[in-house]
Amino acid sequence: MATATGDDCSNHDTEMRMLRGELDRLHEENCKLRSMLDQIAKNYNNLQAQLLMAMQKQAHLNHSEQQRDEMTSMSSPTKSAQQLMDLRPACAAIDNVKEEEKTREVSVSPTTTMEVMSKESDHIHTPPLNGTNNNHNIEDGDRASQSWGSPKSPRLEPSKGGEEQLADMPFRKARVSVRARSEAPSISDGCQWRKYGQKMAKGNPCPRAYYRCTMAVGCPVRKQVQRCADDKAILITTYEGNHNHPLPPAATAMANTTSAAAAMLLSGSTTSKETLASTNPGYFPSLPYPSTIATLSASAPFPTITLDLTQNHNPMQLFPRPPPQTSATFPLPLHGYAAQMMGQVQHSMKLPAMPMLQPGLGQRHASLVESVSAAIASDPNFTAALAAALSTVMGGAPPRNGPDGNINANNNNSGNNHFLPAGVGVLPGSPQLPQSCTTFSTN
DNA sequence: CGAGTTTGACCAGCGC
DNA sequence: GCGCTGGTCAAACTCG
Repeated sequence: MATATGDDCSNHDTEMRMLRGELDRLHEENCKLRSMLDQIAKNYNNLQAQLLMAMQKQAHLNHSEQQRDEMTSMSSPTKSAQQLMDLRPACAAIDNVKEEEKTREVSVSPTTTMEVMSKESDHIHTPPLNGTNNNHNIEDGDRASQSWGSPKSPRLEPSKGGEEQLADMPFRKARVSVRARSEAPSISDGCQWRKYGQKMAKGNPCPRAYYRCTMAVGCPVRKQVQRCADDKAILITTYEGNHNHPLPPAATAMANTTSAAAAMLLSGSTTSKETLASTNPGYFPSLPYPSTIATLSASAPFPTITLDLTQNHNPMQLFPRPPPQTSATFPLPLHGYAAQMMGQVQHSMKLPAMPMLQPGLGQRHASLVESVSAAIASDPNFTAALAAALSTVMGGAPPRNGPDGNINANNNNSGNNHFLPAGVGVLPGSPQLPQSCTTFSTN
């Protein structure tokens, strides 16, 4: 009996020792991760400050230029037109473009990818901010391709193998849906699509077409195209999946925006329902037009963000039409979309309106991403979600908020963050964060 | 002939 | 359990 008790004691001792060792190891790991997080926080703060400064500077510049233009517009029509280009979002341009809009057939073809974030803590680092398409295909292991996020998506393509069979968090998948007026049956967005099915959907006389990205073998991105039942001139395109290949430049801008939107959507779906519109009233000036473009819906089984480009105040109308020689493919001025997207959300949160800063065409991509990024970054819900996600990744470690209460992260998605350049982290710990990329082009 | 489309069949989830 | 529905497959077909 006594020996048995002694054996039990020694067993307990060894067990305790092992557990303690394990605890130490975990503690050490936790410290490492914490330091990494601190570093990320620093980077994020720096980048956010830079972004804020740049935006304020730009806003100030635009404002002063606009005032100057008002004083001199009578004598300098040429310059006025030029400024119209520079100040693309200016409301003054609305009327011009509206007329054009009536006769123009806007073929909108977004390409959206939703990225599933890796849950591995190894991926919580600051990835290179090259902002290229290469970021699409870094994480092969956790790509979301579960057939439109539907809970039922048992069959995966053979080429995908097991790498995409992570359906452990079905509710975390997001779609980006785009409504746009288009007579074209199909859309061109810089990506190549192959139709693999068509079905009659309930409640809609128009069939729904299923497309798969064929730009790369095994690319999991899919899209559904369907005409609106109410207005057949409206084409509804829904995207899901993540491109595992570089995207053409034309497909990047919208990609960035909708990626951010989708990220926002997911973060919002996991956080409170606070309204953020007044969070940073000075930070984000109000929009020159109502915010009814984008809606978020977290209705089951997956959250969906809808960009409604069919509204009269379509931001496209705010901008002069691009010159014909460049109209083959161009990214939409998504400042407006992003702003509206942030402005109106059906679901749970509102983001501050975006500044309508529109530098030159060449800078459009960057600035639009910045705008979306800024909105997301300024969103406490987003940061809360980020914190929660981080804590999840850290194995339950409490989220370490920055001095301002925001969790700070800087592109922690290990290479998939092509859409969130500076300062705006993708939910690093969010196991399935959508990375979307949408491009628009005229046909 | 290869690539893309069409279309009916199949499968799985969900609600009743 | 059964029917409905959405999503996918794959053979047949079309087109350049």
